Amino acid sequence: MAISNLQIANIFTDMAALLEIKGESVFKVRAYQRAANTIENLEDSLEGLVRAKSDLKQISGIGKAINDKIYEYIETAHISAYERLLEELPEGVLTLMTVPYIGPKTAYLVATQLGVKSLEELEAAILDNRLLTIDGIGDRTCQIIHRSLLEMRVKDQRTPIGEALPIAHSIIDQLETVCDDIVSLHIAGSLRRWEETIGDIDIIAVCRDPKNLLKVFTELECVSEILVLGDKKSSVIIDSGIQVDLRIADTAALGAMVQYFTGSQQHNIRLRDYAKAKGLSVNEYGITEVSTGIQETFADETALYNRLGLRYIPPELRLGLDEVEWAQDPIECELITEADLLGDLHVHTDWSDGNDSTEVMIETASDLGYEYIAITDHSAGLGVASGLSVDRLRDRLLDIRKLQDKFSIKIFIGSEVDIRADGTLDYPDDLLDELDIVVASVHSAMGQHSDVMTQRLISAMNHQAVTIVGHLTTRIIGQRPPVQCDMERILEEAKRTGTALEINSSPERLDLKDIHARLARQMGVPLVVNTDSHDKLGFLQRKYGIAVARRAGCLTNHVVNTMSLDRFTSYISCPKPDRDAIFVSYAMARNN
DNA sequence: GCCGTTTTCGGCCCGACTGTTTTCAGTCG
Repeated sequence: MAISNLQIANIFTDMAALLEIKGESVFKVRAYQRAANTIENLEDSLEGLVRAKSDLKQISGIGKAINDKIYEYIETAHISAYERLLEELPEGVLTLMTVPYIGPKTAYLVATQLGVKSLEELEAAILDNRLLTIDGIGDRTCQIIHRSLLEMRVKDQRTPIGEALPIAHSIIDQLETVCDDIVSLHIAGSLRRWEETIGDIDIIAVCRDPKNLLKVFTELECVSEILVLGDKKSSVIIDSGIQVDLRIADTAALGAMVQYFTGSQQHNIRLRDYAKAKGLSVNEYGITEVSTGIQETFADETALYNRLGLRYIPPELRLGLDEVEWAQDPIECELITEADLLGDLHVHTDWSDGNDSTEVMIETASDLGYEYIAITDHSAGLGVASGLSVDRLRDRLLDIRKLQDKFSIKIFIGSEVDIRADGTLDYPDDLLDELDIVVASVHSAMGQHSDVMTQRLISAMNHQAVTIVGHLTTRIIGQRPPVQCDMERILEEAKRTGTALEINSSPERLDLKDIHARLARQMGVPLVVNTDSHDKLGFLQRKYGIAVARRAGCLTNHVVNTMSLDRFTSYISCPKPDRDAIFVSYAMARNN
């Protein structure tokens, strides 16, 4: 069984917690946390690196000790130091620490003094008041822990971005309605970094009457519980179970506040570390020259980063990895934006499982300023989605060709063709040849063994007619796990065959995910940002796909559907695999 | 445990809020 980077990252996260409970140096704890963060965001598989006998110490944040532990785990499936820690410390401490407001100290006391090992036992201890016997825990803390525990049962800890973003905008609208003194409101935190799931919603406010705003915030109708109400911040839980934090900032110092609360925490640690080496200290109010104690404030983030000798770092890249080094390079490079997209190559209509007519979908794409669109209804095999039979698709070709006369936007005729369990496609070759665009996707037999699934996807990519592989891992965030496959081999094969890979913008999919898209970009694999729209509102979801591309570090030239119509037409007209040369020359031209 | 424009040793981001308190530890981000 393959060992994933996430498994290893989770062990180091646990080790950090255990070391913290044990009372080890906070710096040692932080070293393990940092290593876990790095590993979680690493594109290459550690298992592959170890099998190739690579020196992991080349990776920033991994030194000799952690290098050796990774080797030990991949070679023996154990880390003895980790197992010793687990034996040394009372059973259940890690479980207890998963409850908000139970940190290492509390977890240790509860486990040792009360013998609590599970969340069920914790609840029992709360209900019969034994928790109150722990030093430092009073009525209020006990209540908050109890609520957190109940909350954990009904809800995953993190909320998909597609749910969180509309909620954040709704809260901002409500605040602007009920409070006249607001100067501006800003989304920060993981939401601004466009993480695929969100821990809590962070909002920063500039307001003429902060005290009143914080009070009004806690009194919004959607607020179900007030966690914190201070002079500078307030935290509440809203009815959907999400925590929302509101922070107050001054206009003149807004840049530092937004920077700080956008995070990530690891990014801020790296940034402050970097600043410190220059004799500067960064906090959420500004930058202080350590030698003089004089603080400068910044109205916007760009000024703050520039003061440190860095380019502006887009929030999507603030992962606590190598972005600070990246920003020292003086050459500006703009990440891709929504406005760069000139076409959408994966769109459904009411001919299959879409809700809007072909005309409406084309009109909407045209209104967005696109130069081209591909209509790609499902193939026959997908019965549940009213996939088109061979005959219906042939009718469809005639139908769409007629429509072209009514629109100036170029309409490509395509299909989202099922990749069958054996890797063959769901339409005969002669019909596929008639299509301009083929998005090949897996919709069935998702539980196949990794080797079988990898071969299945590779077979599809080797088909001359396949333009794009759609939502490659088929995951639904929080609901359906990704298929098992050898991502590196698939990316190599995509490059070799001249097959583009989709970043599916649907917020429940976001597939490819950011780290795979980043690896694809690094390997020179052509990427496409599609919405997979099933109605006209679906096009608006492109912002989520663009966010994934940005998190992957994509510039315009890494994404095929930013090509002009002429160039794109020559791209798809060119037979595979020679087509890749057109993509490469596009990438080079844009880079210059 | 990691790391080096001050360093192979001695540093390591920084602040808000709360509870149970009388000056601060714990937790969070």
